[in-house]
Amino acid sequence: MCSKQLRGRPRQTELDRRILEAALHQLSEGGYARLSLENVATAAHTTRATIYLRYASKAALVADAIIHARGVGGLPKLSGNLRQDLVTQLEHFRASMDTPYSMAIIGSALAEERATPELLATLREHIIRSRRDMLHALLHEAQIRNELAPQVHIDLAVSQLVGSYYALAIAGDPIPPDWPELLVDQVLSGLLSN
Amino acid sequence: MCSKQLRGRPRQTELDRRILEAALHQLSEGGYARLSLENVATAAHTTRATIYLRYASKAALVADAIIHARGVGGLPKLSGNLRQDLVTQLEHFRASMDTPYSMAIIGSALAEERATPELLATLREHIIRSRRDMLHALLHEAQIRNELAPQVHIDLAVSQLVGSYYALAIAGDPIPPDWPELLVDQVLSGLLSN
Amino acid sequence: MCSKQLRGRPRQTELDRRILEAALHQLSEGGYARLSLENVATAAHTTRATIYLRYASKAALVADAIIHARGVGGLPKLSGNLRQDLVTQLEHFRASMDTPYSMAIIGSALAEERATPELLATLREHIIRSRRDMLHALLHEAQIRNELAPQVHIDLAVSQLVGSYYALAIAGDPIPPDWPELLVDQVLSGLLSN
Amino acid sequence: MCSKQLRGRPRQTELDRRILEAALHQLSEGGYARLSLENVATAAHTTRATIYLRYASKAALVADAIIHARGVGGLPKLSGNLRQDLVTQLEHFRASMDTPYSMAIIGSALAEERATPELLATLREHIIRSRRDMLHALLHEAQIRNELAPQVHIDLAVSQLVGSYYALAIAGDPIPPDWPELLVDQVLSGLLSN
DNA sequence: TATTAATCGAGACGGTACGTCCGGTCTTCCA
DNA sequence: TGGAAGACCGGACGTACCGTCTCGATTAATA
Repeated sequence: MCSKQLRGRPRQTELDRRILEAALHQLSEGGYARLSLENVATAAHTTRATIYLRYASKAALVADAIIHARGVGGLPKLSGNLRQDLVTQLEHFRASMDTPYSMAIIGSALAEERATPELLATLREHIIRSRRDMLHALLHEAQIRNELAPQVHIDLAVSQLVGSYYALAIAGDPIPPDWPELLVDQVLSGLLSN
Repeated sequence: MCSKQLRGRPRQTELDRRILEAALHQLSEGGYARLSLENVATAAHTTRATIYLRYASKAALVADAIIHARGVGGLPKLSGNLRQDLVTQLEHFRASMDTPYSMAIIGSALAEERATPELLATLREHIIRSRRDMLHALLHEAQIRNELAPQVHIDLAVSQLVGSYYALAIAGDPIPPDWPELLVDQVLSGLLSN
Repeated sequence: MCSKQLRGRPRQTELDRRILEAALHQLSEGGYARLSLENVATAAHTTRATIYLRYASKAALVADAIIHARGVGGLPKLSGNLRQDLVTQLEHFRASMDTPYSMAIIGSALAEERATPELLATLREHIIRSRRDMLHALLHEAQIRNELAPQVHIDLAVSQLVGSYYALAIAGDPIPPDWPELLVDQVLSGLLSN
Repeated sequence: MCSKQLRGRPRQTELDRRILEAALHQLSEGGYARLSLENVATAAHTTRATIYLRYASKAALVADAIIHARGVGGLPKLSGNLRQDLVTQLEHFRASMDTPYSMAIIGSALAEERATPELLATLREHIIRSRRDMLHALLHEAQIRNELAPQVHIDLAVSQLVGSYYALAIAGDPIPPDWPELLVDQVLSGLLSN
């Protein structure tokens, strides 16, 4: 049991931290493509070879850096009120996306999908899906409580909510301060008059 | 006016075409990062230096290739019926996004935003905005006709429609065949029961 | 007869001059290798293509430029006195070699011998041989007049005189102001005591 | 002291050798200008980048290759007899210059003097000066022994001996098989009758 | 006078090479 | 064994030339 890594010199956990931090910083400055292991290593006061002791590839490092970045923020508390909880979730989502490199990282993952699918996979598994599942659960429970129409396609509803941010960001449109409230109202009520 | 390019040997327009085609093909195979000018040049039966006569950088080439790619498809006809026209637009949008490299290209543009903002700018100007404006116009006219509630935030509505695709694609969820119809119904009607 | 170049627009002889001048200037700045037709063309307010109307290659241009450069200086008068005439010749030789690019040009010709033998051939034919022949004639006549020992190898004697300059220049040694006199005396008298 | 190169993976000395050998071979085939790092790298079974780890530029590589080339040949033994030792030295000099690329390399160094003075400096320091100093010493000792006239300018005498080769080579004249003997006799005895 | 043949400017084009940068792997010593 | 240092291979980038080419505009002699 726990046979791994008992012999030899133990890893410096502080070095782990420095590497991830340096990677995140580089990521925020120029995205995945501009991030170079050389620069990360220099910034972390170590060498490329040492990074490769920890990560199999640039993509793996970045993936771990992303997980590390999100590990900090806890999830918001829920109230039981659908509208309120949706707004809270979207506010949280928005806060995590408004960091300078979020869209760049997601973009890198999409761009590198063929070459290094791990990046996108990691992102989905640790970041995107958890948010989606949270919203999904909120809506699912509301549907059970009959607050939502029975024919509502919940996955699609989630994509409306989250996707709105993506669409605005991709188009370069400003995202209004009260975006969560506006969006939740509009998604719930629909566009049609009456 | 049109003072440019009257002197000197004229460009071989067929070479323009070959370069752009090769670039698009490379783009579809491995995304922006994997695209190399060397390979593009070889595939276009020319040399890197000749490509640099046309484009100042890899990013500029790719940006132009993207414009070129979309130039082919015409826009769909409209019927005047809101639901029908929204579905038609989304079907068209979906068709253009389901090409193998679309999300990768958008991702590359997002990833490279700091390093080479032209790429994202070009994409927005020529691809993303035109679609957004079309949907915006559709909804705006419907609002004037009182088909939509007066308080509807049209930009946000557009982001719900288009963003749904982005969100599903980013999450890796399959996009159902009747996505346009399902989505339009749900966006127009809202999620709430009654 | 004189069938060449009667029809069509005549060449601008002033352009010939500008090209050669520009070539010589570039040659003096950085030698053959650093001389680029692009820069020569620009400096002569013309284009590479126009230069190629006159010269088949970079080497041919440079060869002509060299001939042009030497065309200016006339040959020195002779007095009939061997020692005096040798000194005069060497002074003239030295003056023509002390221009900043002379050794560089000869070096270029040697360096490029395999690739473009015309350069070295032209140099030999127009510059080097004429000087050699002049010295050869001087010594030959002196030998007939019995001023020189009958067993003297005249070609070798010429090589001692001219070669002294080359050897000093190649070694980077300073060439003394009275080099011609010192050398002629030493070559004529020999090194041995008595 | 010797603080250099104790850490890190040591250089493959055999690769050093392969690179220098490839460079010398390329040099002999086409001179400095035709030598390309790409071809050197290929011939040495390595890459340009690896060559640049060792040498800052093409010129630096070639300079080192030249030093390496001469390192092989030892210097000839001396007898104490002036005429004999001069002949021996010149035979050795001639042998080293009759390799196919010697004049081309010296020519390249002269041609590149402005652009890359290291090349000529290296050549002088390692090749040319050592020969010159050897001859200088020979003549100097002879002068002390009163074999040479006291007014003899020794540097000039060396330049007569060595320069003769340069002059013949530059003029394209054939160098007679008994050039060392002929030249030494003529330099020592002078040209004048009696 | 209209034609013809060349020059000239401008710039495209295929090549070849340069020097730099980076990713991943490796080899060596030191702790 | 971990870690620092750095060599090594492979591949791409952007730049600089070379020599050729294709245009259009110009400039004389000629038919």
